[in-house]
Amino acid sequence: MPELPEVEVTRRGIAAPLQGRTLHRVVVRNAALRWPVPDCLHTLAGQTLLAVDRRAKYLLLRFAHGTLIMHLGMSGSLRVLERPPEPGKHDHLDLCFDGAVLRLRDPRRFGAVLWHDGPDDTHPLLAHLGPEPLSTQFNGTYLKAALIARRVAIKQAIMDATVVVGVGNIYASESLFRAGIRPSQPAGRLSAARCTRLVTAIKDTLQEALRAGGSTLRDFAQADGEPGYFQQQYFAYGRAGQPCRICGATVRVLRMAQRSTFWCPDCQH
DNA sequence: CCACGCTCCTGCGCGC
DNA sequence: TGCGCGCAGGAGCGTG
Repeated sequence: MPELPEVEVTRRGIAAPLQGRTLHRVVVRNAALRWPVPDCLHTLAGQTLLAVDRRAKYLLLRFAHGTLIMHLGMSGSLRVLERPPEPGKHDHLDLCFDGAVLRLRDPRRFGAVLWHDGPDDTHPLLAHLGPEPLSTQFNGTYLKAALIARRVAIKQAIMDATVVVGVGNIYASESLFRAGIRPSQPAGRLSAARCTRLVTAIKDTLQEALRAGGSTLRDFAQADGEPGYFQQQYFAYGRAGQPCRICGATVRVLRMAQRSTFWCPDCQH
């Protein structure tokens, strides 16, 4: 499931081979993604891909007349194919550039492909996003202020994209483990020191995943390669009933806001 | 403003 | 071996 590191790895993987190339055709095989893929994408024919940016988990493909916004949802992946094989059942969209096809595969269709022709902050999906987790704007002082008066659990708060973007369910559990903070702690009660600790943990967790993902980047150029996902040694996520890697206590799981949450009762308070 | 629960969808793992 | 069920999850959106 693409979280922010995977999306950033994807961004780099598609930017390198496609930037500067001209799009000559858009093929939509299934427009029924999270929102209908708009018909106006066909007007992209003839335009050059100027850059590929990222905001939160949205990929932003820049063209002269606007931005193609893509979200990979739960199961989306993008591949650059120089010799594209016959599309599979879940290959919903091709952006055909000269010399390579950018193909979107998304079995669960939680993803999105949209078009926007104004500044980023005028798009409803992008307008109210919090800071990027790896930016200097995301720091302990900011987080402390953002959490004041929030009575939800800290885990839910850091997964709220108006607080900080890019922290999904896996890295929420991992970051809280590293920070030694129990996921159920009320967000507004975290001390400034613990906010700073949590910010550091989030940055470390995401950066480590990013580094690990970067090593498989070259796979994007291969017709039969796996997308650039990576394995990570999780401390907490998915380890319910197993011994904590640090202290040996049994890792627990609980449901918070319909999401599995993993934590160590001895390491996290 | 804040919090919560619902929703979309398919693949997978499990029990029988 | 096969079938059917329940779960997993990002994040927008409607409701209270």
